[in-house]
Amino acid sequence: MTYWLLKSEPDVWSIDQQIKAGSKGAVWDGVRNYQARNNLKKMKVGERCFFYHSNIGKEIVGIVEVTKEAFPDKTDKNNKFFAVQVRFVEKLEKPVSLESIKKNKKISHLKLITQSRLSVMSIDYKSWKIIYNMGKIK
DNA sequence: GCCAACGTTGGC
DNA sequence: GCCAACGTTGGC
Repeated sequence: MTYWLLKSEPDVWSIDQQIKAGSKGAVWDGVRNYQARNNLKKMKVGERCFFYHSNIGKEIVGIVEVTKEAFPDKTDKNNKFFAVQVRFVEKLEKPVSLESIKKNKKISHLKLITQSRLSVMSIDYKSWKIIYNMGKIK
């Protein structure tokens, strides 16, 4: 079981749109980075991902779950990239901001901080739990 | 809106 | 295969 973090600009695709997509979920496409693609391909049905709002908000707002493993991204003409499908699981009671992740030494090693341009990354379980708990405290 | 960091492209 | 030029992402 691997845990993940997915980045999206809420302008383009937000957690609320993800909620509206319902239990079948929605295609997560548009990834045009090889490292992110390689991560996408490793994702398995049932695995959970943090949903991060980049640019606007800069915070982890909720959790989604993989419902379909990597398949060719239809929006990519060259057929080089892949997409997955995810469905909404829950919103964090309190979004966990990039700032608070940076401040917490236990999780400041995350690629979210050290490799800010990567849009799909794995999260070790320890860090997952820390962030999850941060999101539970109102 | 700017720009640093990083990834990709293409000429050689 | 190197690397300069260019494009994109995302924090600020």
